[in-house]
This record gives sequence, structure tokens and C-alpha cells, in this order.
Amino acid sequence: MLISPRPDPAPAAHDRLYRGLRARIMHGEIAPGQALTLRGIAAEYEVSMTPAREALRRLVAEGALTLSSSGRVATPELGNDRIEELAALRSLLEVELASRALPRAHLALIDRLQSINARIAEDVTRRDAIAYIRRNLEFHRTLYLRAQAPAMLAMAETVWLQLGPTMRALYGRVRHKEPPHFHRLIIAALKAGDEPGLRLAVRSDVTQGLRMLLG
Amino acid sequence: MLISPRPDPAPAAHDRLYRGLRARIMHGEIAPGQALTLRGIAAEYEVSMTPAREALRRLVAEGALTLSSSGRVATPELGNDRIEELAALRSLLEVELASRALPRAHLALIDRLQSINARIAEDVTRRDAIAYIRRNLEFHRTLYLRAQAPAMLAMAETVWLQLGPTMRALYGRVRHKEPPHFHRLIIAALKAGDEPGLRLAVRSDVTQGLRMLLG
DNA sequence: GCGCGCGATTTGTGATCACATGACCCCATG
DNA sequence: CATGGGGTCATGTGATCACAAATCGCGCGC
Repeated sequence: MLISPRPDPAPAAHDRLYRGLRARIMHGEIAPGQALTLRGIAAEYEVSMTPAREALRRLVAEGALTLSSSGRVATPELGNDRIEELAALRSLLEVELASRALPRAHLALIDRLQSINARIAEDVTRRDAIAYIRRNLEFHRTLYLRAQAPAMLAMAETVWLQLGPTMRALYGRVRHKEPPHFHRLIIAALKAGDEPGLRLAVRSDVTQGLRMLLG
Repeated sequence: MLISPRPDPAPAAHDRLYRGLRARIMHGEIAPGQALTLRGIAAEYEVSMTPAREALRRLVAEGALTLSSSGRVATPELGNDRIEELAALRSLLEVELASRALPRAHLALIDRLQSINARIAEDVTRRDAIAYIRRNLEFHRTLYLRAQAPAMLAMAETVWLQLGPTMRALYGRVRHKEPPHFHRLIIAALKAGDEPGLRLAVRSDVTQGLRMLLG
């Protein structure tokens, strides 16, 4: 009796659409206010409307897309107060996640964070905003995975998702010259086992980018 | 030029299903581990499978339902670590929400909270667990609405949703004799404008109920 | 030249159907 | 009596269709 060598050959169409769209939104590949049509998405992924509807509905439920009164979906155009609120949420959640990850952060993790940070520096000099956003989130997610708090991490990712299109607009117009300063503070605090310093560094890193969007 | 007297006569079927199911889950009317079938839900609400699928998918996206590997949906059966994590999330979010509501809390709000609290006492003596859960959440939501932080409130409600079926199991087996003690502390702190006291009272109230579920 | 209204087209909603898969149950067999 | 196999039924997935409403554009009239 042989076990099938591939346990799941078909990852379900609606899930494929969901993952693809989610990644594009979170990484800022879609501008704020851009409308997405059911038939358009369906045609792009070469499926029917049904899975496209489910994927979009799921993203709307997570706040990644807004649903107009007539049912049209589009990426959200965030007002200043909403951006401020989401930044506060990032602060709350990510400071807690970092704090929980601290006692579990061993050397291999710090090495990984430093290598991600090096790649971020490359993306900065290459002026690649989308790659920068993606790797910045990878930096944070790598750290927070050590917190062993999946529900909390999921909530943080939901916030990232909601900020995705806006971050694109931000990094698209701001000229980045410095590699991430606060990331080095985070790594230093991790090395030193300095929890208050880590909390401050994470809060600063999270707040920094969004603050210039408000001014 | 006349404006139509009823701007939205048809609240959309899938949304009606979503709201109905969401309320039932959040208020603990569905036991943990209970399976929900597409055709069953569709028949219960007298619609076809399509809107039922969207409503269930949306609830899955919010964490209110879990999706097995074969696509079946059921209310989640939470492990102790997950419950602990969700309680920590409630603490984080709701302490912040209460803190933001404090400077805006005027007398009318406190009166409303006290009247809700009185009804909770009635529900306790009546041993009505579902009514108790519903009014307890109403108490918290009424306070947090003053925080003017819709995204944060939405996240808190998502956590409530995930805890809904588990809370039912909790209050179903615990014999409640005392009316909510910490609610009175919250009201007292609001009256006194005592922010540290308010934070402590909210954290205690949120943690109290879940702690006995872990032991 | 400008605004308004009407019509064609786009778009979301919901129903129905065909299909594949996983679950469950009953019975035969050791 | 326990156990395994086979078949039936239940269930999720995705496609297609009909319909209604909203949107956009074009042309007419002022």
C-alpha cells in the first residue's frame, strides 16, 4: 500500500488567488484607491468569478480592501487619523511580540536578522521601494516568529496588510538615503538582552516611517 | 428631484447570513467544535449555497471559524496556549481603548454603563449565560466606542469572536454568583479620572474570566 | 459651450449544476 | 466479536447563467 507521493497537488484556486493578491497588497504593489473587479481578477488568474469573489471577500474581511456601498472593492485610501491609529496598533502589537521573542532570541536568529538587514541596505541603494517593503516586513516577521504567538502575529500582519497600499505611496515619494537605523538598535538590544531598549527601538522603528506620512 | 425614501431596501443576503452567524458565535450560542455545512446554513437561512459560502469564508478569515484540511468549517476548539494568547490580546487592546476613552467619558456614558451593569446583575441571577455574555460585551463596547478608534475596536471584536464558543463552554459550567466586580472598579476609575486604576481594572476584568478556564 | 438625461455596458449578486473527494456506515470475513 | 473493505451519501469547489443595479459615455437641447 503506497502513500501518494504528493499529498496535496491542488492548492485550491481561491486560495491561490487570495495569497497572490494578499502579497501584492501587503508589499505595496497596488496603489491606494485602485479598484478591483471580479471579472478582471478572475480573468487575470484564469479562473471563473466564483473563486475570485471568495478571495476578494476574504481580503475585505481582513481590511485589506474596502467595499463600497454598491459592492465594488478597491484598495483603501487611508485618512490621517486612520493611519495614526494603525501605527498605534503596530506599536502595541509589535512591541509585545518583540518582548516575547527576546528571551528566545539566540545567535542564529540575530545572524539571520543581520543578513536581512544587509539586503535591505542593498534595496535602499537600488531605490527599489517594493523590495524594501517586502524585506522590512520579513525582518519583523522573522523576529516575531520567535514569540510563539501565532494569533498576535496574525493580527500584526493584518495591520501590515491594511497599510500596504499607503506604504507604497509613502516610499514612492520619499527619497530614502539611510539604511534602517532602528533595525540596528533592535539587533543591539537583542544582543544585550535589554528589554526596555528593545521595546523603545521597535516602537521607534514602527512609528518612524508612518510619521513622515502624516506631516 | 426626489430622493428615494428607502436608500437600501435589500441588505444583501450574504451580509445577513454573516451578521446572524457572527452574532451567534460571538455570544456563545454555538458550542466549540460544532461543524457548519454550506447546505445546512443555506437551508436555514433559505438561500442558495453561494451567499452561505461567502459568509462562512468571511468568518473563517476573521478567525471565528476554523477550516479543516478538507474545507469543512467548524467553531474552533481552543487549546490553553491559544486562550492565553487571546486573553493577552484582549488585555493589550482593551486597556488601550479604555485609556483613550477616559478623557472623553462624560456622565451620560457612565450612566449608560451603570444601567448595563444593572442588567448584567439580573442576567446573573437568572443564570442566563448567553444574555450575560452579550451584555458583558455590550458594556465593553459602549465604553470603547468613546475611544474614537474604529480599527482598534474592530480588532478587539475579532478577538471576542474567536473566544465566543469557548466563553460559552466556560460560563456554561461555572456557577456565577457574583455580579461583575471589576465592572464597578472600571466605573469608579472613570468617575475619578484615574487612568492607572482604569488600566488595572480593565486588565483584571479581561483576565479574570479566562483565567478560571485555564485552571 | 455647457449641462442634463437616456441608453449601452460593466459589474456585483444569487441560483443551479457537474464533479471530485472525503466521510460514514454496513456487512462480510477472519 | 473485531476488523477491514466497499459502496453510498454528504460536502466543498468551481463554472455558468440570469438578473438588477450602478456606472459611464454619448448626444441632444438650452
